[in-house]
Amino acid sequence: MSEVRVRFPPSPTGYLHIGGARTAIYNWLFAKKHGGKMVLRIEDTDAERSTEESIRGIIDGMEWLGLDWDEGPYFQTDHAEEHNAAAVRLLATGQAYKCFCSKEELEARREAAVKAKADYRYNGACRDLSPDEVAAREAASAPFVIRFKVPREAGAVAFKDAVCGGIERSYQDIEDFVIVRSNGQPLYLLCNVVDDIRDRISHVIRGQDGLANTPRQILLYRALGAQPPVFAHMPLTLDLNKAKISKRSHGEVVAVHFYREQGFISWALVNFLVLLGWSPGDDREIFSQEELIEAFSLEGISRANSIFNYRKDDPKFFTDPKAININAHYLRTIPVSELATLVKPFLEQEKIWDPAYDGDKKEWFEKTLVMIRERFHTLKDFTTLGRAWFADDFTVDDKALQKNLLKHPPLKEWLPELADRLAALPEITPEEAERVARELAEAHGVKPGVPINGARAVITGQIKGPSMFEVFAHLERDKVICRLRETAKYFVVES
RNA sequence: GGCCCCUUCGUCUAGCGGUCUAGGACGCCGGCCUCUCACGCCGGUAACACGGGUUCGAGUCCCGUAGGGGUCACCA
Repeated sequence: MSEVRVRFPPSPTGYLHIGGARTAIYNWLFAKKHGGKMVLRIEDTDAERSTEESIRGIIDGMEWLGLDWDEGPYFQTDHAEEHNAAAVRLLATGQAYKCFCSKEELEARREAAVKAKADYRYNGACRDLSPDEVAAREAASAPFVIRFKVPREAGAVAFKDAVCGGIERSYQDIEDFVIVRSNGQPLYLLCNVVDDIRDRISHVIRGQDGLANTPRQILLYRALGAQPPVFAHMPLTLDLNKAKISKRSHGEVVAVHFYREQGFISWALVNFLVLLGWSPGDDREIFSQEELIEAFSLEGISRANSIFNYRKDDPKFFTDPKAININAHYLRTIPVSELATLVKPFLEQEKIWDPAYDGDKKEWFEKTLVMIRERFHTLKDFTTLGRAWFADDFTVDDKALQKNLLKHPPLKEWLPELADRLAALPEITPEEAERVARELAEAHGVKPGVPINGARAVITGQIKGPSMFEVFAHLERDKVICRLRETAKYFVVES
């Protein structure tokens, strides 16, 4: 096979969403797997809707995901002349023609057809205009569009899609489509083909919404004397109502930046997304970058649309539960030094980052992360659920407060007493802490869980967490003692 | 509506004629562990859309039906 060249061609009309990201990922994996190149091409011909901000957002998203490209970003608008030249060439070679039918006229005909429930297709009225007629209308400066001359003999465009298999579309079903607007602007169908030819794209990997365009594009390739690339149309991602996911109806949850802000590890998102419509053929689900590149193939892409399992009002899952699960998996398995770099910006944003975590306290910081990451799902959790480790302004979880503290009023005295006992130790070790805590429970005739869970509430603010004996030993000694001594403040009766 | 595509547990999927009383993962439920929770481990729940063929044999092939999706612009 000659050189593999793929492209990712977003139109800059919004942020990078997970559907686009998935397309980018598949292209990127395919390029990497075959030692090929990926081209990033910004399709900005729709000047009305294209924005700088959006371009920036897309590039940021790609970079965050770790999807690098070899060429570009190119901009479609930089090649306007080529697009025009192609149209002129098609006209000159008789493969396209000027159509003077008015927009209103065509609109009316289409509406009539819809009303009559008939199939509408351009009737080719201008297809066989004589040169004289064309000249006459041009002389009258009548506006025109340029249409592509679809073969009128019996036959069909057939191609083999790498995902969907053999696809065939008969010429009859394709109308003479417009390739240049009456204002002289070439349309997407043409621009896209011209750009892909210039960029020597060997494989077009895109969503199945592009499938219906393909026969027309193949006709253009032929007319321009170029070899069509291999097409691979991947399934679309739908929501639980089987509707296409979109910014409009789903909001932030489909935006790549949302996952970044929520504390996703970018590779975890990639890993989740790649599984949405692709399978390695075996039971593996967690992949390193190398493993994924190795395992990826177009054949593993499903033909059926997949559903992004997100329930809008589920308080437990802010996105697809599987995505969260995969993120949590990476959170507790990546090297702790790597985790530390990822957590840092979140702590900084909350203004609870201590520069010493990069210096003197580095060891303490990393051990803390290891202790608490086990039950966290996102990087953000370190600033919320794990806040008591890095700051004193944490709030005590209401359930912890009710169930583990207020339910046992004597804790008001017992926990300060525990503080005294711990303070009396020359060094707080997990073993000593356990001994002391159990002795205290025994002295008051309660189960050890009572003071221990109470201590967890006032020290970590949580109802769950690492072993308290480890916590006593690891958190700064004065914080442990101070928080236990202040237990009474939680018992203040509010009126 | 025309044309095209799709249909295995709630979700992502394995399955490419017999090894499928359908496997894995997430979710959910139960158990072990335990100071709590999580992790881990063990167990459970739950699917071949429907109807006809072909075949000794069909989740796997063919045809219909139903459902879903895509596309039918002087948008990209």
